Amino acid sequence: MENLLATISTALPNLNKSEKKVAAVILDDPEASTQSSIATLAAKAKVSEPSVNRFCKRFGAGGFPDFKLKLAKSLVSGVRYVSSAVELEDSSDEFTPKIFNNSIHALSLVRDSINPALVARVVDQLVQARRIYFFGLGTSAAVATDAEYKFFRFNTPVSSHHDPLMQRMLASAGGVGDLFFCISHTGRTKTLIETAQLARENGATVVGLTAPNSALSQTCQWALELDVPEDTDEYLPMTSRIVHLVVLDVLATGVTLRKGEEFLPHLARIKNSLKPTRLSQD
Amino acid sequence: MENLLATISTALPNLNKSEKKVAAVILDDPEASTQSSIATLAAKAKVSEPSVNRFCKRFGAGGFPDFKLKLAKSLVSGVRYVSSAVELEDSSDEFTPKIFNNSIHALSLVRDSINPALVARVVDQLVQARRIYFFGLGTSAAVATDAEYKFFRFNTPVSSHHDPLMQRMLASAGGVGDLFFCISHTGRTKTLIETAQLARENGATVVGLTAPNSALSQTCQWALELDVPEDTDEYLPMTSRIVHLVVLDVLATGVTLRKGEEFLPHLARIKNSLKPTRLSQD
DNA sequence: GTTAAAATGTAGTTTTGTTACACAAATACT
DNA sequence: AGTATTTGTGTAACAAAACTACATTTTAAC
Repeated sequence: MENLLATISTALPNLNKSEKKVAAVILDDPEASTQSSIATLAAKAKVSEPSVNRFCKRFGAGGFPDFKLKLAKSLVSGVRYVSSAVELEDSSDEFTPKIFNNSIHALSLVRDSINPALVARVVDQLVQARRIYFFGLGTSAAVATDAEYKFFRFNTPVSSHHDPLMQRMLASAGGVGDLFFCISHTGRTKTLIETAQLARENGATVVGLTAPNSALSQTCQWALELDVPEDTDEYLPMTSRIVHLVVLDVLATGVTLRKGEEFLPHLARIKNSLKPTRLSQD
Repeated sequence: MENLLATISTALPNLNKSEKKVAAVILDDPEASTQSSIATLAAKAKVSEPSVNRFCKRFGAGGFPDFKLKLAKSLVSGVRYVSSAVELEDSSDEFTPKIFNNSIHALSLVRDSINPALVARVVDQLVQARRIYFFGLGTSAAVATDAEYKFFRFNTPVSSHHDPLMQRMLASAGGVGDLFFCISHTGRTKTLIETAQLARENGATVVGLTAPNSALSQTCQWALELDVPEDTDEYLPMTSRIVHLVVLDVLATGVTLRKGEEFLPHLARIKNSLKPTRLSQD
């Protein structure tokens, strides 16, 4: 059950006469419905109170109060309205929250579907690695760069690369102890797949951050497979890269925790090193 | 109303004895609280029903049912648990959702606080600009790169720069028609502030994506001031950069919409250009 | 130690939601 | 076409939940 409002409007055609009336009233103003009593809602819909109650139970609620609770929740859950797709006529106060909602929605989906055990395994690999390479192309190149900026803190040599030829050469030069972290939303970028293959043949550890069941994920030894709904940003890639960055945050956090408390001063030192570059905080 | 659970735990020390008991029960298992009746909750807290009722009213609810509604809403809104701070002892299934929640939380805060009118104004500037420069340092350098990868689609010449000397030279060479987009979470990076100042003196348009009331935001002509809670990622900068990226998504979307329908084929062409680099789908 | 104020609880009232049952409509079957 | 059966809907009684007014206790102040 993802979104109650969406569920109701989908089921609309299969409903009884009085159930339809109830649905109409709720869909018309869901916010108000969460505030009203079963009596007022029944009156608005011009049906009896038990009809409203039956309606609620039909949609998986224990009763009317429980239904209101679920409805209220689904109103917040990011995707405020059935579709968060940006329309050509949208003004800035319409498209702005939509873009935010899309990212929020994507993040909550991945939060609920990612496998923490696999995260732990990948963290193991990152901790053990003698050297880490982050590879990405296009939008993922910026993600790779960001990962480098994050992982350099752990004393393991790290670099990020955006040039496929360079990537290929590094993969061919790599071996046991080297970790190649390949980032690709589609998982279908040919050169990256070939590079990953090359690295594996040389005995290096290859981790992928990519789409489920993609060619890349099958090439990698460890694949973090993410189901990111990209249909919303038809023209500009947006959500996938945000999700990738957060997954890398998760991994970096995992590594930090593995290093333990005695590692924190090291991080603090790096942070403090920036102080002289800034105006004093008053 | 930001987050009911957070509000309660903040107010905790100022509460009466019985109110404290109620608060403890609710904070202990908020999910269960939304399901229970006033009687069961009162029993759990070992107080009378009216005490629970008074508690609810104290926190701005109309009564117990209304309180439950508000509580349920605040449970969905990202920050699932009172504190989403990662603990040193956290296992991967604990810290993974926390990191996601922190980003989700930050995004929803900014979604609700950003000024869409200002977004529209900045979009205006981006559309009018003859040339756009994205400047960022450190973590924001990756954000600037990402912005370049996004804005090159609009035919306006764009570039991103991470080298402060280069930034300074570009700023001094710039003038009317040039747009300098400065990204800095703290807004206190000296060189960037100086560069922004230089660009303004030369008559260029200077936009900032930064902290409220910061030195940088005061230097810029247009400042997108974001209040991002960064206290959670004490050691690794995480949330601010995600928020910045999404704001840039918003701006890019704004520009796309301004260009209108006839611009979409252009975007589609760019997207399709990548096809040959990929394996065919399935 | 007395008094006032604040906090908490008790009991009764009102509102709200649910259940059981009866009636009506629609469908299926002879 | 008429009857039986199922499905849908409403009425009314019931049960539960929440609220209010008031009494009692506790706390703090003088």
